[in-house]
Amino acid sequence: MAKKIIRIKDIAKAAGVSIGTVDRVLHNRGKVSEDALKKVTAVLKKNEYKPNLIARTLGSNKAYRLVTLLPNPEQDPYWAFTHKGILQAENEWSHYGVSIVTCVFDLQEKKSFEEAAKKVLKLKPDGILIAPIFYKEALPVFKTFFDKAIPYALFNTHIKESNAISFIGQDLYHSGRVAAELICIGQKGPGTFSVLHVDEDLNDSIHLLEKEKGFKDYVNEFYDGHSVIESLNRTSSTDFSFKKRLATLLKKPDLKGIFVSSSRGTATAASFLKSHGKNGIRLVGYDLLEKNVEYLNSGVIDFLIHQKPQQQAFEGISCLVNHLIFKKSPQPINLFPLEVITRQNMPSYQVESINYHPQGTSILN
Amino acid sequence: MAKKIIRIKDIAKAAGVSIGTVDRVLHNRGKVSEDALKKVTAVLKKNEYKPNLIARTLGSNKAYRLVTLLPNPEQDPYWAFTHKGILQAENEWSHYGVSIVTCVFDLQEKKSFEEAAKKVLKLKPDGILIAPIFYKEALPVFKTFFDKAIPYALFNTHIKESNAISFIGQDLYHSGRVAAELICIGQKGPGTFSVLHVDEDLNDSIHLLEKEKGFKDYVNEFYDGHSVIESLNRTSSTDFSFKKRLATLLKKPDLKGIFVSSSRGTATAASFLKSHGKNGIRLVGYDLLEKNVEYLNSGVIDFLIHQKPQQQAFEGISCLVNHLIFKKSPQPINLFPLEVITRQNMPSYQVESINYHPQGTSILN
DNA sequence: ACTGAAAATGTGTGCGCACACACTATATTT
DNA sequence: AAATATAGTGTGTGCGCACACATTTTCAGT
Repeated sequence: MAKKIIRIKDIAKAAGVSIGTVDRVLHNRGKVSEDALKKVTAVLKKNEYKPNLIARTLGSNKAYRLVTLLPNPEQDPYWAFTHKGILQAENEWSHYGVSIVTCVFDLQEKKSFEEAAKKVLKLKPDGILIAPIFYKEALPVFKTFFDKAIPYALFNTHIKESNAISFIGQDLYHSGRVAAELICIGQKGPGTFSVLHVDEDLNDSIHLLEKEKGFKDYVNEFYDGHSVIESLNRTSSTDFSFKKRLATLLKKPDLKGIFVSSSRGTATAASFLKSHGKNGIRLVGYDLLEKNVEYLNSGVIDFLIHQKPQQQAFEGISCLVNHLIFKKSPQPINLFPLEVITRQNMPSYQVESINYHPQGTSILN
Repeated sequence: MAKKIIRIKDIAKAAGVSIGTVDRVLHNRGKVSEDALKKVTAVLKKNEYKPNLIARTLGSNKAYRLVTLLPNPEQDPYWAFTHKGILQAENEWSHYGVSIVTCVFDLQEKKSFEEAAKKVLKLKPDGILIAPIFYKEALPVFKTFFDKAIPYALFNTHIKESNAISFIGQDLYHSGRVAAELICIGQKGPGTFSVLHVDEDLNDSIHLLEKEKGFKDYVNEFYDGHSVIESLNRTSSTDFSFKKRLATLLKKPDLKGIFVSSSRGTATAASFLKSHGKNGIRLVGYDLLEKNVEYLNSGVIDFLIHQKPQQQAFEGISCLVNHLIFKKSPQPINLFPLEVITRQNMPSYQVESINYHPQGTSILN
């Protein structure tokens, strides 16, 4: 027996009032006598009314304008995937009157972030998805959003004091730990390990330092043998000293593995390692970028940690949609699993991305 | 500018006919003059009409009865997860008038499968999700479903000649390959590898042999050193010869790793390995069952391959719902990624399962 | 040319909800 | 006592679609 679904009409009948009164109670629009209120709430409690979210959206026909404030997808394949997820989400939710405007900024330019933020505000959005890459610059932006009562969700970088409705991302500390674990598997004896940050201004990249911390902690806790951990940082593609320092590193006979802290740098590191000769040096990086997949296939890269940018972006938008349209309070922190990609399971992930079923149906109920 | 959505009404106006005529064209219910048909299809092509799936379900109020034919969840934690996913799916789709009846069978009893199949038929289901564990017994069952024109989706075990609308599962051959890869990481020299099948009648378990094949192929292709692969099979918990054979295996000094082909057997193997002493023997098994997680944490198990039973079950039901309610033809083969679980990334998966957002929103296109 | 069936087309209703609006009953003011 | 305000309540409409049903048109058979 399928328990039948309770509608407003049913509540009204049971409480001996009209639909309108029930409606007023449900949305507490006031103008209800104490007597009626009591009756309705009593029935409501007994029956666990769940509004039919589908019917709810039907009549309204409101247009929701969401705006994203993310790094330029043309600048970085990681953000290109993110953008793909945004488009997918737009397609998914367009039925509900959702449209998405994309505002982009330059990963290297704090100014462009601030300018993009201004643009966002001008668009008078109903909700915002923001990647607050630049901590200091992001704070005042949050404030203006907050003051204007525009809900915003955080993406990629978690800033606790942001007042955002939700954070969508990964646990970066544990991401580093996973990387370390993968590098350490089956290795022993004295070893040098390296963390590579490529093309990032570390001052603004707390998130990369989180990864590094996790990496170091794991090695120190678990590595079976004496270990040295070296952190290398390439500030830009024209940073020549980096090449030298890397060459020195690669010459170390006990170099066991290299961890690249970002998806972008992964292929760069791989190309260096390839030309130098792999020599059993384990390489772990991020994401299924085209180049990375090639290097994984050819054995230069050993593992990739999948950050699922596309799916994360989809989730980010869905979170806003749930909040705005379905009035569902999102979970404040939505952490994606740290998925390990190897040569052998990689194809199974690529199929997935083609048939990608975005997560998030459970807007309902 | 949000491009406005085209409704039936718009089509009708543009084609100079009534809504009813457009409706007949869309659902080709016939009774349309050639002239009208031409006009409507022309407009239809120009405007790329997408029905509003939400509105579509509103009026109908039909009840859909789905039935599952799966192994008893009380018998096996893997199938308990599956069952959880079914319940989740029911909750998710109940708004659309979907109810799910669960028919279970005994994993060890072919007869019970046949009996359960009869029960399923008696329920006059609108759709069926079936795990055709027993190949030979499943074939006639498929035939009766097919003859009665009841759509059914396959779960877990793929049978090409089943005429099912979809298969939801994993690529088992590659699953074995991934397991082998994980066992081989960082190992060299002459090595013995073992595949353990626990409590399965191999005659009926083509799927386990698929995994074994993948495992063997990988080792033969890639292992750096002479390799021997031994396959061990415990037919039941009272199979005493197994214990002996396993003891012999564990004594081999060059034993590098053990691959357990099912989630159920994983903890069993782990307990043996623990009492024997790990000695660097790598252990790979399946799924985040409670015991397995413990063994993974304590270092007895090195890797788990996550089959995501819960999510898969959800997908299975969603597939039927899409087919029945939303008239969307499902992809014939829906392969889940082969997710690698380690000690370090395991917590990130457990959070996921709590906040699980089932995949499948994309009923809306 | 006229009837009657069949073919083609159009109209109306309900799905569950939100929201505007109309209405009633009581209290307050003039 | 009549006019007016106001709290409380009920009714009606539309959202986009499916489907039943009403209506019109066509055309064969007389």
